[in-house]
Amino acid sequence: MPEAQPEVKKRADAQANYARILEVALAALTADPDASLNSIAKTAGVGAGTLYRHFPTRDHLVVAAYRHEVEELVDAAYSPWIAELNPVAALRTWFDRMAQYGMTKAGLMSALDAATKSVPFERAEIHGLLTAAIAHLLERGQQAGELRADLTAEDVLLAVGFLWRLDPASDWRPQAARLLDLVVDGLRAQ
Amino acid sequence: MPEAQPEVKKRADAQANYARILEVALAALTADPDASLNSIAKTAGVGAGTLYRHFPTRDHLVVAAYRHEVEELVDAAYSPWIAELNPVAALRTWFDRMAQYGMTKAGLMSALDAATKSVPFERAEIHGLLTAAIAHLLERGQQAGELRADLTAEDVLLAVGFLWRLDPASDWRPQAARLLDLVVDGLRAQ
DNA sequence: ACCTGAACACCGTTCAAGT
DNA sequence: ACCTGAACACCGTTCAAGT
Repeated sequence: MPEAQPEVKKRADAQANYARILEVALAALTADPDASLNSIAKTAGVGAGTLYRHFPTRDHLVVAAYRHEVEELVDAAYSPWIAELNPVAALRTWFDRMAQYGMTKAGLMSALDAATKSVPFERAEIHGLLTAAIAHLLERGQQAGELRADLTAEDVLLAVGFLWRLDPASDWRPQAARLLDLVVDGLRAQ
Repeated sequence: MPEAQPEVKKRADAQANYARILEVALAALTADPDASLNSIAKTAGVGAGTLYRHFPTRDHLVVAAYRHEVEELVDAAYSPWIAELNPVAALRTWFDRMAQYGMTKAGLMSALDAATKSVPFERAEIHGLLTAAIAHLLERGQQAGELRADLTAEDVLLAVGFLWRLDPASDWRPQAARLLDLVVDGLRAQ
């Protein structure tokens, strides 16, 4: 159950800028995942240097902008209404939620996409959050003997990576359902 | 069984430039999938405009540069030694080959990656080639009653998309094997 | 017909100068 | 401490001028 680390005290204007950049970045990246950092800085009314001071790389900004969404998704894996479901249904339901998030936030898809690659530093944060959530759901099913024990959370994250390669403009739901059925079925013991 | 379309007669220097750009692009993109077009033009000894005359977009160049590799992969799907295998083994063996290609050519991975997204124009070409090859292997198994009939070639392409999100620097083979087992198992009838 | 390469608008990133 | 915004090196792309 990941928790936001205690914020270091910053000067008031720095805090306000940080918040404003994040707010603008979320909107801009949702509209266009390739939005330029300069344009985000300009829209936020700060100098380019200020953006770089707070977010040394593009990844830092993307990760921070979608932290909320990712945390919501991750928290859902530990929620009581997920715990009530049997392990297989819990996993499947959580993946459905994952698809929803990915399809409504274009920029979030980039972040999740990067999360399936094993790259250093910031991207690893989302990767870690997601694999921890998957591991939690996976272990429940493995202990109950309902899910295969020879697959890791990383394996599963890769296997459902198709979720953010679907076309949001298309009728993606039936395709997502077919493929999730295939994967979740493959995760069953025996 | 896709075939290269008959080349339109071009001036000799244009043909030579075309070939040289492609040669340089293959090497450059393999080394770094984000290699700049200007740097490729410079290395090829042509002006930037010449590169754009032959390849109006980056996608055109990437697709053309890896045409050979993709065609080799696609042709393998129709090869006699694949035809000798039972349908499930044929599919699995072909996916193994796909992983090999993806892991040794960084730029090819970008092209394949784009191929799983339904984007217009040039990228659709690789998508079409790959889905045709998959459809061929799929239909053999479906007619033999060994593979599920409710999945399309597009579904399968998405399902194995993890192959080009593996980390070439890591020990990816066991992970690819685990996940391919999972998918191919899910494709089996019943 | 085709090529060159300077030019344009833009990008990410840095850093002196300000408060 | 933190911010600004001009500056730098680079990118993709265009297009007048050449052959």
